[in-house]
Amino acid sequence: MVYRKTEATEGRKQAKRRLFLDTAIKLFGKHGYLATTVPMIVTEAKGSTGSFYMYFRNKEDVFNSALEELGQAIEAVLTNVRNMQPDPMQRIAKGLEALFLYLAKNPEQARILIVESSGLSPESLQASRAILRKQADEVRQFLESAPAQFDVGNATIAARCLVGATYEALYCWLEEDPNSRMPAADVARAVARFNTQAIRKASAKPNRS
Amino acid sequence: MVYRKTEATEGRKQAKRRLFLDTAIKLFGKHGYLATTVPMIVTEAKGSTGSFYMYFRNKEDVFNSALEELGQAIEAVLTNVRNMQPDPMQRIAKGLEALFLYLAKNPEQARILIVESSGLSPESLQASRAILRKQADEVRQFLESAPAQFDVGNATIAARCLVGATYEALYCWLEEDPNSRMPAADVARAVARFNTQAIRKASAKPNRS
Amino acid sequence: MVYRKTEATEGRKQAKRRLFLDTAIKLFGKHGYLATTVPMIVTEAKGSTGSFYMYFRNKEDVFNSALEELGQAIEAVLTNVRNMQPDPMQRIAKGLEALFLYLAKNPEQARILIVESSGLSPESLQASRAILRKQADEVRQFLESAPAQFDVGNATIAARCLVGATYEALYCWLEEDPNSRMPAADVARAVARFNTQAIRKASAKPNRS
Amino acid sequence: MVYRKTEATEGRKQAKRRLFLDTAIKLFGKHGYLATTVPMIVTEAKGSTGSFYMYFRNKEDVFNSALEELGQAIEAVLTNVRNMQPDPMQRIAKGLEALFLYLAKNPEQARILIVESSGLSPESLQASRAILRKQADEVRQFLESAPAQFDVGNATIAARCLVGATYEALYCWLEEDPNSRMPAADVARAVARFNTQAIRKASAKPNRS
DNA sequence: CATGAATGAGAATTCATTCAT
DNA sequence: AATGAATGAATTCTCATTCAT
Repeated sequence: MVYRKTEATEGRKQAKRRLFLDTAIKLFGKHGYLATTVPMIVTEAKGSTGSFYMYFRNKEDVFNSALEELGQAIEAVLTNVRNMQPDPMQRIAKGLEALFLYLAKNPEQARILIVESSGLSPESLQASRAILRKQADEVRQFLESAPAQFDVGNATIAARCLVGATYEALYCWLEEDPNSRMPAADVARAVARFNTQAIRKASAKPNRS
Repeated sequence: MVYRKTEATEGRKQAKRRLFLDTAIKLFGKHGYLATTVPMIVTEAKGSTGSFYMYFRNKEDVFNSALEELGQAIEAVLTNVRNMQPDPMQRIAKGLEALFLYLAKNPEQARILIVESSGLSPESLQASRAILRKQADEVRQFLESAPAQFDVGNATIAARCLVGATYEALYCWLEEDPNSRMPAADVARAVARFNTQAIRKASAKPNRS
Repeated sequence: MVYRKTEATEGRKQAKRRLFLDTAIKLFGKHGYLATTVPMIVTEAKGSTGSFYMYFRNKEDVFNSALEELGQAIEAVLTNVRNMQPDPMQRIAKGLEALFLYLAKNPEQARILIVESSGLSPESLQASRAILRKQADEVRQFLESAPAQFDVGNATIAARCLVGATYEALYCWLEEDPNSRMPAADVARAVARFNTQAIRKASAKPNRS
Repeated sequence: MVYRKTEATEGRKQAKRRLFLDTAIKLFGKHGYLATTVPMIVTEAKGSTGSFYMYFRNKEDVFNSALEELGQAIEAVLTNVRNMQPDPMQRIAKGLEALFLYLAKNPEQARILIVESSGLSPESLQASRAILRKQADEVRQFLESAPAQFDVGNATIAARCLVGATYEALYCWLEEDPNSRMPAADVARAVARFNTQAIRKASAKPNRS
């Protein structure tokens, strides 16, 4: 009982790690990778330098951890939508809408993808871009898999446009005053509508919203 | 002889300033603001630190100068299109297309807007975002000014989507291998098509390209 | 049952201390004092930091313990030879030979004396040098005690030379590939021969080996 | 005249470099590589951190510079003796004597070779040991080149002993109080005598000193 | 007693900016 | 004006030691 590694200890350890990670995510999202310093993270999380380096190998390690977590979360969101929407057009529209909503609810993680990347090692930079690229790639595959349903000249570029439109709308919304801006759900719907129109066939019935 | 000498000196001065500025733009675009160091700029431009600080108050000053220049250039591009396209839809489509082409031709400047801005003072950061915001704002005003022509639920958000789609397509294109990627003009057209479809009325005739 | 438990505990305690000490000796010998960290010792010995500080006041304390042990061991080796060799010349030759062999068999301890000592407090530094100095001093006393037997100009310096020659030969041998280097005994004999010649009277019969 | 790179400037630069280097040599010799910190060097040399890194790539770079200089100096000393002493025995004796005297006059540099090595990168470590090894190697070659002149069982080991004897005598002498210790020349002669006897043929006439 | 998380001082190194020449 | 050496604050990271559990 005296020196057994208790679950309590383990739990506290994980809690500390989470605290550092969340703080880091917040700061990375706010200031970018380079402008966020370890002392900043440590101070904000009310920890110590040494403690920080117990949980992460180095500054880049926290960033990678945040990235990994985010990648998985987005993956989960999209998988979820994919399984529930049989209609191709709905699938894309709802997918990007769900993505928007998820990131709107986790603005700090979202900002990590949006704000910046420079200063990272090539590997982390790739990991960061890969998350966005993967989304665009899935959209592209989807557009190409059902060409009869969509009216896009170049699926690759259309996919990038879809993703870009979504993220820019998100970014602008995040910049707005949380007290006076539109509800996230409304923005998400408007974005979905924009995207849907952009790829629907001209003969398709106009979106009703 | 005195004033001639002064003229020549003045000319050389400006040339030097330009050299520093161009070098800085290149490096800022490549590495981001923080990862670009004054020594880097100075070395690349074959100048000296002291010289650099003769032309610019500090590091942020060069960045602001680059930003200002870029803002004006984009302004000019868009004004030009505006004056030449009477048709509302064409005006927007051609405007974003022209913007895409201009930035594709000046990738280093483009990257300044895209890559990163963190580490800047809040003012410069605003200036950076302001350039994109201004574009979105003009698009929005335009969409709102001719509501009969367009089918957008929310003009503000649609405007942001248009801009976002354009920039993301640009960014991805810039990342690609210059030797094997599509010609800029083709991408610009595809992006314009995407954007046009997104805001056209359902009854509108499909784009022919 | 109570005292038995205590005994066992005591035994385990000492075993743990030994383990830490041996590990520390190995690492100090390999990397030097400063480059060996407490975490390194603790990890290698599969113990914990707290445990380490139960047995040693601090890092320097382990080093001192190692030094003390080594001093005693060398003392024992030399005393042993001294008692067995009546002939003065043989006594010195065999003494250094035995020393060489002992250290060759305990290379990790040997390296502590040779490799490094910097970073230690002045006291420990002195303790380290004292071991070598003591050996030189004994040799000197011996040379001086039987001046008729030896041909040395200055006993103090000759003593230092004897010790230095022995240790350098040892160091070089330790650096060599254990698989292909000469047997320790052969080197020890060669060193002894060198030293013997250096102090023998010119008329003395040449060493036969 | 205004901004020409003058020799005065260049001279001052070199002087500053020298100052840093000499200070570093002194401190490395006194405390060893790891225990000498850049702040220590900088403070002692009344310079600034940034200034230090103008002249040296990093801490190891100063050490390497010191090592290189020392290696060349020793080389010069030995070459000089080699050219002046035709007699084999004299050549070795005088060589080590000159080496002793040179190092005795440059005790700080000498200590760099003696005191320590740990913490260095493998390359620097090799460079450091190489200086000593080279001396031993030259001695060895020499002993082997004139086997009729010398009475050594194993030239390699004898060479190491010669070098070790010399350095240990030097080290001890350096540790002594500069005000009361023997003159360097006397010690050098005593060491030379020791070494000479160790390798002379038994029939050789005893050294007269 | 044992454990290992936590602390924070201190090391190496970089870089924006100034200033003597 | 031009130069580039000098400065020192700031950054990343390590490690001896302590202390709550």
